[in-house]
Amino acid sequence: VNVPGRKPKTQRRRKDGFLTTGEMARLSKSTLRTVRFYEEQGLLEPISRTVGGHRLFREAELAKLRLMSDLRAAGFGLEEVREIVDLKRGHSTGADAARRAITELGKKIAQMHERARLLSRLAADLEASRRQLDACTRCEDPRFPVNCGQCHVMTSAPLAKALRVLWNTES
Amino acid sequence: VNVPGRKPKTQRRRKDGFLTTGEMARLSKSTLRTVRFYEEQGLLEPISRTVGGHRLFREAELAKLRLMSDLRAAGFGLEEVREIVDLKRGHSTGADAARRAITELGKKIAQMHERARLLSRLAADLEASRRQLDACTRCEDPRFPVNCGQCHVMTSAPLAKALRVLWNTES
DNA sequence: AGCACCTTAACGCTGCGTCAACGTTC
DNA sequence: TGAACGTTGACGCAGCGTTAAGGTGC
Repeated sequence: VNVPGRKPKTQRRRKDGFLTTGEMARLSKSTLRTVRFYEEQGLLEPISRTVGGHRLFREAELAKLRLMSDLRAAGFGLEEVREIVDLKRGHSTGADAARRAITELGKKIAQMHERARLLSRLAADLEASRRQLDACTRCEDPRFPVNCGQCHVMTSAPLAKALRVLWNTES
Repeated sequence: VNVPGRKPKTQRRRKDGFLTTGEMARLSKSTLRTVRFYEEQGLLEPISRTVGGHRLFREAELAKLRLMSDLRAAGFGLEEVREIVDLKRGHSTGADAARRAITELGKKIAQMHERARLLSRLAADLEASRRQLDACTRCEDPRFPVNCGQCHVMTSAPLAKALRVLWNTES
């Protein structure tokens, strides 16, 4: 029996080794809703159900869910995720499948690099903005915020692009 | 008069220097719908309208829209975007505003670095998967796809995590 | 005059979040 | 037995995409 008021330190695993919906959610940092939704969409499949109707998943499905969550977080839509996890399907030979998968993965990887470049460029610009804002922590001009555009901080040469938007305005 | 069948090489700019909705969209790589939606949400504001009702924006609004588009592409929701572009507002002194902006920007930048790390880890794993799949382009095993899990390619030590999901399955 | 461009209004879609009401597990 | 956990609907929401029907700019 569970002792109330005392949480189990180790997650109790089922004796059959299968995972419940909640375990899938926790171990993949997603949610019950997402697991069920992905099943609805045919992206996950429980190996069976308990007599009471609870879903039971194999470990392989957890790995799949983790990959899919990462792909979603990386900015791919569910259809693209589906294409990726289905890459092996629909080919008669392994060599064919591998060749197709290699080219498709190449495209996705390229998209990720593009996104990473955008991200780091933006991050760099925001960091520059942040640094340049340091001068403003000593601002004593009572005409704030309307006159920031005339202030020497905002007019001295290479102003970060974001800062122009964030600070160099009348309002 | 415009000569039909011949597109203008240089974008015609209005004599007053203002930008139409379409120009805003094109120059920010977004869409008409997005510009209008952002106006509805109070994120953009046309300086005026033509007598016929067409919106006219200043260049500063274009810069703002570009920043907002980048922030959206970087994974921030519209509310977070709004917080960022409104950082200057609601403070009585410039020094106050700058200090708050510095700490808030710090948080956003940290989130971006986190996302970038996730992205590059996933990209690296997909690249490893892609490389390891090269061996499979020479696969001649007729038991594909059901027996990939027993193949030496999939059992030889450090298999990329994604590849385990993509290939190491029965179906 | 004619064509590219713009307008509002309205509905559609994705990817879940969030109840409610109720059943299961151990 | 009771606390934790799971089930199926059903509706809600963000952030636009996408027509439709029509007016504007030059």
